Amino acid sequence: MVSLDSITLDQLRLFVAVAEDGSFSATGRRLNRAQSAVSYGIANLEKHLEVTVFRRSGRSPTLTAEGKALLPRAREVLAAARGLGVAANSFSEGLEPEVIVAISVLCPPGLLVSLGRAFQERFPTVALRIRTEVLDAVPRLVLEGQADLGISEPAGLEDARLDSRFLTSTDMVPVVSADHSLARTERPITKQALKSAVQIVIAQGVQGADTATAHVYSETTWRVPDGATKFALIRAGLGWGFLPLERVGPHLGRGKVIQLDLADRGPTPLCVPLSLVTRVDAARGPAVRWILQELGSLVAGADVEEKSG
Amino acid sequence: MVSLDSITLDQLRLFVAVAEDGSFSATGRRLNRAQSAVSYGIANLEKHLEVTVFRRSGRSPTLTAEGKALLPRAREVLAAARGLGVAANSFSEGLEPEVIVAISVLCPPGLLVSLGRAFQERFPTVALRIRTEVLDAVPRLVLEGQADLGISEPAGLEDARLDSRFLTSTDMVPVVSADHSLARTERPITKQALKSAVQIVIAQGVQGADTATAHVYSETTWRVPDGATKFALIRAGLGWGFLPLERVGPHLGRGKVIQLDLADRGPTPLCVPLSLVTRVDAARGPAVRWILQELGSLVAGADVEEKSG
DNA sequence: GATTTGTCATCAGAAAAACCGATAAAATCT
DNA sequence: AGATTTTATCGGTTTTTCTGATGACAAATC
Repeated sequence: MVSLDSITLDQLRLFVAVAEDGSFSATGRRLNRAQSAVSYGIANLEKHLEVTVFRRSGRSPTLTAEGKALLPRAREVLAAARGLGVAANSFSEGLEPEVIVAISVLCPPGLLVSLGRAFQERFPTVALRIRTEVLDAVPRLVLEGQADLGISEPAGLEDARLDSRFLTSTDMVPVVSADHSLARTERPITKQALKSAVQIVIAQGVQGADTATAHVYSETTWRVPDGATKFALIRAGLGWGFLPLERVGPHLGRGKVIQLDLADRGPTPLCVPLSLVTRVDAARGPAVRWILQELGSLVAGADVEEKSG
Repeated sequence: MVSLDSITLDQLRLFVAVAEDGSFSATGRRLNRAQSAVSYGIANLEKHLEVTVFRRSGRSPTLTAEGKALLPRAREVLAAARGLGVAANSFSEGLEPEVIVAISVLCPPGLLVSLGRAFQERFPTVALRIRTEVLDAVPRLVLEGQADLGISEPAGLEDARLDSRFLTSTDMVPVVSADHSLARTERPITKQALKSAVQIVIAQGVQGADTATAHVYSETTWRVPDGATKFALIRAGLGWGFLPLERVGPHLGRGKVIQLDLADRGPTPLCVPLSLVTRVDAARGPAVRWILQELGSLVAGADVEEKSG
């Protein structure tokens, strides 16, 4: 039985080096080792593998059929080891192994896509974890150190240990399905009319009670965990709710979903500012610093586009 | 800089083992090594990687964020090494690293597909090389040891060092494009009429002159390297030639390609027997033995299917 | 055909490493 | 608080690896 446990990365490196050089001595010279060391290493590899990988008849060693078949596998092992080394090296230089970003459910997904794409290219070894949260849950996670940075609604940003700066804003519009009774009532819709309707609200937390909510007008609320579910329920005519304009925009024109015209309220749609929030005292690694900078320029770029387009 | 060259497969094994056990001592016990050896190994890994992978505060070591990120990469390296070990083990037990099969161009491709599929599943580490050859080139390759076994036409099987047994047979039919002048001449077509036409013949070898040919009736022949080219030329109306019935069968009914009715010849279509040929004195590894057996049963199965269907 | 050159295997000794057992400090459990 | 378990560390031993020298062998050169 092949004793896989005794083979060494160094032996595999020797193996591919000799296969490339076609000579034990040449490899020894190249790697600054005695020829006997190379010979010894290859012999050990062959002993543990129980396979002769080089044919020694003749001046220079040539790969046997087995060696030829084993060579790409050895390269594979070394490539994996190299990957490990690259990651370890970047970590040793202070790069974070993981960045956790807490984002508000209101955050436009397009921004995340652009960010994620650029991030993956720039930091291939860093895992990016994105948590979507509601309201003040985002600053709380940042405060507790459970997230490295957040994209947050205004709620909960007052803490002195938090550093926040305006990033962008989303328009939230109240919508219902065209089948819903609210769609047939006269406009503008009063608070009274809303009270008896079912409002779909995003709320996380196990019981739903522990999460704060804002802009709740109806007495009966259904709490769903994410925006996709909320949209689905609203589209199915089970209730009304606020949704990002970016999300419902394409659907508004088609007649299936319509925008509500609320009375007793300020401007419609509701414009919610989103801020980039970090802890003032947190040690920021390169990846977090890069994200902070990149998010700024991404939004600036989008603004320019909007203005020029 | 991380000294990737000094890390060891054994250290990586230790790393994942400790990560799984959650304890240096437990890993030591499991792997029959002193606890100090495990501690030493992990310390060395961390030294070379320049990354702390375990947090030692507390009773049992826990993975750091870096360790958590590095763990799957370590597993990847070990998996690749295991793959190498499995391949080496099979080779050390006599399995061939590569099997070369020389097949006649007349060999039905369906047979190869079935064989290849089963072979890949049974011998995932064995490379299969298939060479298609004409006439007596197949037995010659087997004789010269350049192929482990062959599927050959009758030509060249007379050598005493070759062992051949009947496998199956293909029907070869003479065909031309419907646009070709031969398609418009009266049937049956005489040898005289064929003489002036262009016959498409498969012939390998650099000059074409060194390859033997059989069933050549025309004075002008075009030599092409493979069946696909031959079929393409015939379909384009550039000449006539023999093609396996299996290949042209579906095309015969559509009117684009028609079968020739040759006079002065035996039965049409021409039935060519294909034999399995090996060297009597060659050392047959497990993979070759398996192919020999499998080919027999594949053909038997096909026969049964034909008879029952 | 003899010589030269270059290559690999092997050996002894030296150097490095890995390992064990014991011990001490620290954390957890009872 | 005491018992237990766990990890880090140290000295000594064993194992592995490396070097440099030597001899055998093949290819190239004369």
